Amino acid sequence: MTRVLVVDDDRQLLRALRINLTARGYQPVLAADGGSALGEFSRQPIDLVIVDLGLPDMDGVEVVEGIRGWSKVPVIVLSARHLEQSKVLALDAGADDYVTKPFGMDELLARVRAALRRAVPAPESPVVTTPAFTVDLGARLVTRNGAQVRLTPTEWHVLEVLVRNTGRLVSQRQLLHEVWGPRYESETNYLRVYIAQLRAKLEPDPSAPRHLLTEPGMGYRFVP
Amino acid sequence: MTRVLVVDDDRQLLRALRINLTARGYQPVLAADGGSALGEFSRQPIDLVIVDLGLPDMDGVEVVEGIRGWSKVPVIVLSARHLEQSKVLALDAGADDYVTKPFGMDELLARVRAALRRAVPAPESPVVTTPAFTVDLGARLVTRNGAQVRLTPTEWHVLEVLVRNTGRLVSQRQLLHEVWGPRYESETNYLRVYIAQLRAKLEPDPSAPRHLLTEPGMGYRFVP
DNA sequence: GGTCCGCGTCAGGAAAACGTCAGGATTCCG
DNA sequence: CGGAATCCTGACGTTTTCCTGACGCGGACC
Repeated sequence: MTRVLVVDDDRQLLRALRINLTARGYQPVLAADGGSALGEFSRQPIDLVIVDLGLPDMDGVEVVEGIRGWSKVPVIVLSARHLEQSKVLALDAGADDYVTKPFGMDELLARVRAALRRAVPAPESPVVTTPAFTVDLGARLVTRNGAQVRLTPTEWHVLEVLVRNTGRLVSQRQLLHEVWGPRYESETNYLRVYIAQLRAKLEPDPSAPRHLLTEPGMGYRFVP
Repeated sequence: MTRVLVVDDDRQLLRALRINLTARGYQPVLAADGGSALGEFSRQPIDLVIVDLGLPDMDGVEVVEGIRGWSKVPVIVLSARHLEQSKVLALDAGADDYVTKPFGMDELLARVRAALRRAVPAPESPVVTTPAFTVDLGARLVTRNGAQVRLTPTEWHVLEVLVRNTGRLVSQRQLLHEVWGPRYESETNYLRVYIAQLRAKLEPDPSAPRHLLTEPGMGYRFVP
């Protein structure tokens, strides 16, 4: 089912969107502030985000930037402001669409449909297959020998970065930045631990990896 | 250059868009009605379409449908109408975005950037090919006979500097500066060792190099 | 013909990077 | 409040890489 994350501090609007989204077959995930929104987003796969620019703890643009940092999920921005500048900022931050309050529910739902329709072909091949295992980037699912493999959030995050750069070398710094944050530069022991765990769960022979390769001194590389 | 097809019957608006798009580095292609728009679209490759819903010869939604029939190019719809229903129709017809007149040029350009960013997900990395091997600078990948060649960080660094200066002579000093640092001037034995290792891994006949050439007394040169 | 200089080759030890493991801290959830 | 899952951290042995010196070869020059 398509999961839609709705971020707004207006309880009444949240309730209205929950009802309408549920009626159209979506699964709404609700958050009242930016912090819990980013938490929900990292916790479960989200297919689309609707975010209000006016939030109690942070600006909605920051939420957009926080999401765009590691995902290409479509984002629709809501705002009561009529200032054109805020539209530009939000769109340049990575938002896909912009709706000014007050808006009609039909229009918002149409924009939701449009955004989801665009998003489907966007990941050109959301499923990456190797002889040993399969990674479904959209569903955040890894299967091996037909059985689902259970990954922790950090393990998945590391694997996701590598798979999104299939065949390309990913430097330790890039991995640390994308998974742990920009303040991490030299904690390469983190990588060693999690790469080892991924190999233990995915590689046929973890001591002789065939898909999660180490390039000593440079980084790691995923090859199908 | 990115080609943007603009379809509108308002000469003044067409002129404004032509100027602004040109200023931002796009190549505008102008059409005043739906028929000539579809003609231009079939005549040359178009990267993005901006179409007004109010056209003299046909409805803009028909233009969108006509384009969507055989292309996935991003489409932004313009309209002076405030009717919500028309937005729904246009978006469901396949439009990617919708802007209501009057609009600010900054907002429209921001939406253009957003649409193009969505449409171009995979920037290709520069690849240099020789009869013996290929170097993918973006992926940090070297292939020979279809198999990946493993390079150490220093080997890769030396090769990268040479390949980025394909055909040009790179002095020993420049190589030492770029790979080992500005304090290295005369340690040419480093170069001899690593050039030899690169030849052993890449050249068909390492004793008679064809791509990593020595210029005695000067430096080294890479030729495809 | 002899000498000198630059280049290619090889091998071995020092240093850095990596894989592995286990224990403790933290968070999450009932 | 307790248990489980996850994350972080440090230590140790192993692998890889880097530097270094020695030697041979060939051309330039005297």
